[in-house]
Amino acid sequence: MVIRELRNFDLRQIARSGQCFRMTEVSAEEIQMAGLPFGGGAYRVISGSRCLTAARCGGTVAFSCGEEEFPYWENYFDLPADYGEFIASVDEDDHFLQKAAAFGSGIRILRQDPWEMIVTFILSQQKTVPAIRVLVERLSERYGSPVTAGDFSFYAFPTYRQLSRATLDELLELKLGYRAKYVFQICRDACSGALDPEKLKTLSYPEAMAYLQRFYGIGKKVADCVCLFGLHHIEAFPVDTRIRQVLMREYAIRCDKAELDKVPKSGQCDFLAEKFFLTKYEGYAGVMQQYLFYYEPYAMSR
DNA sequence: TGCCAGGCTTCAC
DNA sequence: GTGAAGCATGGC
Repeated sequence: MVIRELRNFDLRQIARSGQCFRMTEVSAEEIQMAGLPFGGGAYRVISGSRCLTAARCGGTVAFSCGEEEFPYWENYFDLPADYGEFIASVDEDDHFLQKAAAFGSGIRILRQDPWEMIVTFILSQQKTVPAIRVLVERLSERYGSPVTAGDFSFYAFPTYRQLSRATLDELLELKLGYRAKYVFQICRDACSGALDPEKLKTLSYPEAMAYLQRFYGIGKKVADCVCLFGLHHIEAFPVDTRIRQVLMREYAIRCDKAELDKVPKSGQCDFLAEKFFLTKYEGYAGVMQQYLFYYEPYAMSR
């Protein structure tokens, strides 16, 4: 077990932030079985063929791995980065973002596997977060390798070679819907080498965006999510339906109306994102995007 | 029953 | 190049 004192690190917030779909809360029994302190709840994360249980207890977080494996998870959770600095940089006049950043102050931008992010965010189209979890688990159980870690067994997310064994009919049977043909094709592209996740890792953000959008089923939003959550290009600012609602409700009114009216309707969201986030938080707008995404449902329920 | 969800492709204009 | 239609499925 590894114990670290950590600020701006909240497992519950990370699990619910919509960037990872294989992070689940574990019971008090399981926490005890893992030998972790029982304080503020614990979560299990599956990343590739690895699995970790982490629990907060006061100001510290206990990780179920040994010191030799900890560097992997330290990188996964982006622990060396100071998210307090990101939060401190929020425009003091932007009250909505101030509240959002305070509300999600324990969120981290995870460093996840690019291939897993490509497939996961192709699946995410027109789906709720719980529905995405179901599809990711289905693909893993059907095509991924079984792994046993102590008392816990799970299936790793399938590699592109494993997933390429799926026929289009099988993917349809797993209820991927119209996304089935996208997943089917992306597996062929990965096997042929047309899509090379290793090459993708070497590209800059603009290069990665252009590269990803060449593939069937990947548009701007999915490409941005892959960049943000799979390549750690934290300058990426994915605009989905939720972010669109926030921008149009909270930020359009801060614009000079004549200025906004000059922009075609279809481009107004991008205009607002550019004006209030990409320019202001150049190089790390994606962190702010996560605060907005996480806070929005709570803001609306109040 | 109808609407909506971490959208994308296709097609008409 | 722009905008609308069509696409699968599940939850509310």
